[in-house]
Amino acid sequence: MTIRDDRKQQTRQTLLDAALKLMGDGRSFVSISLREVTREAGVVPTAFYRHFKDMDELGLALVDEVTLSLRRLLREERLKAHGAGHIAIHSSVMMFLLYVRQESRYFDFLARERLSGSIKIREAIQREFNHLANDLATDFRLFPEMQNLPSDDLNMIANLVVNTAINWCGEILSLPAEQVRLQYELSMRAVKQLRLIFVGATHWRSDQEGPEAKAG
Amino acid sequence: MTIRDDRKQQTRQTLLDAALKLMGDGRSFVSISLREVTREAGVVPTAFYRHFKDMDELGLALVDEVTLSLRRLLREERLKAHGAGHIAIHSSVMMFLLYVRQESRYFDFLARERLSGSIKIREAIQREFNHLANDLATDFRLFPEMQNLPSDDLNMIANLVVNTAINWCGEILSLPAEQVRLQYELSMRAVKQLRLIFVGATHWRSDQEGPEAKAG
DNA sequence: TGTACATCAGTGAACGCGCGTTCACTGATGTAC
DNA sequence: TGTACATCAGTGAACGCGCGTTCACTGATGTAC
Repeated sequence: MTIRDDRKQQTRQTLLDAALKLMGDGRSFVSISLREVTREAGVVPTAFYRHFKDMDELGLALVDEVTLSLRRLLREERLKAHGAGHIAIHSSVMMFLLYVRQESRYFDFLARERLSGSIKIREAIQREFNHLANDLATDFRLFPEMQNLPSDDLNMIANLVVNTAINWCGEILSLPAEQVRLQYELSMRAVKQLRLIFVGATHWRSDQEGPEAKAG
Repeated sequence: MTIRDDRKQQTRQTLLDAALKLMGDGRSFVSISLREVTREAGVVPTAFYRHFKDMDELGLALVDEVTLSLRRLLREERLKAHGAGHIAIHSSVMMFLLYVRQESRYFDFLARERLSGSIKIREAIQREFNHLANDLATDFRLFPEMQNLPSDDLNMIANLVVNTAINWCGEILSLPAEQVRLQYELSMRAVKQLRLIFVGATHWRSDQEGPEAKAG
């Protein structure tokens, strides 16, 4: 790596950071202009083209950066769970949501652009989430209550968990930073929701017709 | 209602429809310009101001229109469920997803702008979803298995159901219209997910510490 | 090691374009008598 | 009912602005000898 390459990487990173920062006030990626990014990054607009073909390419690079960081976190958690021999739902959820707030720019980006980014960006994020769900389904096999379920059902449950977690992100990030109380309540609700899903999974029989919830 | 008022309402509706149509190809609301809307609607840009202060106001009007239609659907379903004395999960989910595809512009708008619209639009949509969750929590009281749960827990479960349903919308609308097979599989998964949540709810005890899922 | 040339990240001027918004207007519709 | 004036939804020209992109450039860094 030469000095020149080094500096180029730095500028590239500055551009990525600038884009994330501009999204900080609730703006979506598509509403941010190339010139804004370069202005925030402190370079001239034309310098942008030394690093990305257009904003879409920068967006895809953001997806890469963000999901890489997410994978790292989840790998650590996975190792912890394997070591302990079980998933501590309460502490896992709390830890996850703490991390979400810490790296709020990352998760804001993922939660928001998952549905509303350009097609390429949406696909990239969806691919990543499907990947996460697959990993999770595999992890489920470690639990005696679930290991006999067909993999179809494991995937269905994993998908439910991942989507639910993304919703937590969207909700917790829309709370003002100083509303600690509300954040706490939302966290408690999240813990309960994951627990409820696990209760459901424990009692799940894939061939069942019901329950049709009956009114009294 | 005079002729003039009538025609004004028509133009207003044309503007709303035009905005929704422009979002049809996966574009987000914020990326659509006032001039595009008027062009699509067949009026001159300045005519816009006879109806809305700016695009944000048009967006809020869209939220109103879309959620009104959603409420109507859910009211019908609710009446059906009360009449039958139970919720038929399978047919409810299938019916819902069919409706989602039918009115895909509406649900696309809701699912997408829920997190990425302007702050006002996001708040309006979130308020609506909270309202739906509250209604749902009330409905839960009709079920013997759930009617003794504290309302906190009912709300927690209702929130999980509503968020899960929104995720279905996002996923099913990102599938190409001709991929009937994938749509069907996604619907089946949705039915299972709602069933799993109901299984969880049926076995839910709000004071429980567990389950901590144990690895084998 | 020192020199002479090549590379290339970042610069700065310039462009054409679509944008939101203003303004004075037109002519069909509404209202008062 | 007919007339004379008021209202106001939609028009069309004009504006200044930020945008993405092009181009020729500069000067620090890299490379070959």
